[in-house]
Amino acid sequence: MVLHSAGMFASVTPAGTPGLLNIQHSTFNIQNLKLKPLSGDIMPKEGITPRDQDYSQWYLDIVRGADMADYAEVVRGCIVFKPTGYAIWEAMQSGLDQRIKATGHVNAYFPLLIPKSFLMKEAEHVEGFAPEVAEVTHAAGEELAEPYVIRPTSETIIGYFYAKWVRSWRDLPVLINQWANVMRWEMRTRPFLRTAEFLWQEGHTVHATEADAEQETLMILHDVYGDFIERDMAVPVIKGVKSEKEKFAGALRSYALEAMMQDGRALQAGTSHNLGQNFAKAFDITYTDQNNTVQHAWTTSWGVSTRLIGALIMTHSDDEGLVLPPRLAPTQVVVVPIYKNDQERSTVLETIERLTADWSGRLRFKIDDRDNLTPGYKFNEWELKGVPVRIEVGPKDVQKGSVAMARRDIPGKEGKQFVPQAGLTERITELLEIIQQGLYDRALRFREERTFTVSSYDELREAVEQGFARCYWAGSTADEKRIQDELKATIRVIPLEQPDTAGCCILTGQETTQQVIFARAY
RNA sequence: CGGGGCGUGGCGCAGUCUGGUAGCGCACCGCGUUUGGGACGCGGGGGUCGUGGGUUCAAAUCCCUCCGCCCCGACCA
Repeated sequence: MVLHSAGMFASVTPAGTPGLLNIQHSTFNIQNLKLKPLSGDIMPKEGITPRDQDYSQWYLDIVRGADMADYAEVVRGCIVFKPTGYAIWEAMQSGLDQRIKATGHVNAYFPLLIPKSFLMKEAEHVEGFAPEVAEVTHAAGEELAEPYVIRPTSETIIGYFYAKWVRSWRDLPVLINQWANVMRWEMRTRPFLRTAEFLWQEGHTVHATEADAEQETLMILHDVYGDFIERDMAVPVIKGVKSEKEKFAGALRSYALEAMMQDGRALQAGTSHNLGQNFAKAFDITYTDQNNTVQHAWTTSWGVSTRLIGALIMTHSDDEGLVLPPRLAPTQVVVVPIYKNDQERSTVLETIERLTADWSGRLRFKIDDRDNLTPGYKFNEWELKGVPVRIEVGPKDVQKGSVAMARRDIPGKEGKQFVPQAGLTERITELLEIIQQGLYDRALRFREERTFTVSSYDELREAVEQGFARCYWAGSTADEKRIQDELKATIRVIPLEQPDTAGCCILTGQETTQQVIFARAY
């Protein structure tokens, strides 16, 4: 798929011709086909492949259609974050940064380049990351004595400095976060979900005891990530522990938040790792305790990335385009004026001026007064871009003291109503809250409908075709690998919430109290 | 790394089989009419056909080389 401008018909499905799909590479000429309205007022979006036809293509169409990103083309596997996409990341950064600081952390910044030897110091870590690092071998025309790697993550270089900075128990804990870019030379990339270079935050902390490190890891999981993703992104998550097979390379234990996408696959939305003393030992991060004994410290690391943008798209959006939750939407309300002549134009714009007078600081809004486009065109464009609420003001509204108010989460006539101009600001504010909550509820309902408790291998096989499978598990890493080979599903998470009763492992039949979630993952 | 596809104005494509004046739609520019769910008319501008080599009177088209990008799979946030 090549990104193309929004006006194109390339992979569109003409209404009522389901047989002629995926025309992108076919010679069938659809350029002269006029799209017909489906029912009443909603048209199939040009250039958006319906979800049930090709979910993966739909995702790429949304990214392009909403103008969030462009392929970097000249740099393999990278994307350009266009202003619309970057604005969403900025909103995410703001929500996360607030929470990170509210829980006692501070921001700092470490180098992009890491001496290659650093990566080699922690055995599991090397094995995990070596295959996907990019190296810098030359600079200023000279070959370097020791190559650098472009950070795939910063545990090693930060560990080096922490070893220098930490001397006493009084220096602990160290609670630092970094906003940065990292690079992992992945085989297969997709905009936001997996790109060779991505943006993220990575927290790196040092503690005196195992209990302190564990508490930090869990606090990030709940109070920072869980709170942000569920409240601001309106994406419900299952929190839990990663299996041995899925944990971070070099961690003692990894916690994760898993979300379900609209095709039933799991997406890891964030991770929080208790690194034990592994990195402290590899980098010699030690402190002298109250009894004058030198101890290895305990460290943690945790991160979320621009992948969250992918999660946001795949949780809420529909065949009409992007759907953004109001709290993260860079533009929450768009106002579209409607008029036939200059005289109407000026009265309509005056009305809009008056209506929006008290919006600054309360609502993030845009007035779309472009003169060369029809209202219908604008409606479609803002729908595609996911703006939560649209206000239309025309000559009739000026007369009647009304406006048309349309909500993005319910596309078409059904979500549009005429409301009085009086009290509009409060009404919109209220509606934004309703939409925010509605998106969360809808996503949660979807996940629950697609989560199956299974007790046999056959049921497991069927369940992972649809969504999440919850089952008892006492198998080994090898067993998990076998299931991955056979069903393409892995243990996404061992939920924190576990049943009181025991049951039989789905594979070995052994009795256990541990339940896990199996799913296919992004 | 395996499988597939594609490189031709900004975007999407046709033209390649069968060599002979580079074309279409959208976008863009100008003027006019339009504007409550993707407007229309008229007039314009814009392309060393991915790279390098070869064959030929003549190459987007035939032959060889290289490069890049996208999609699907195994690996991964």
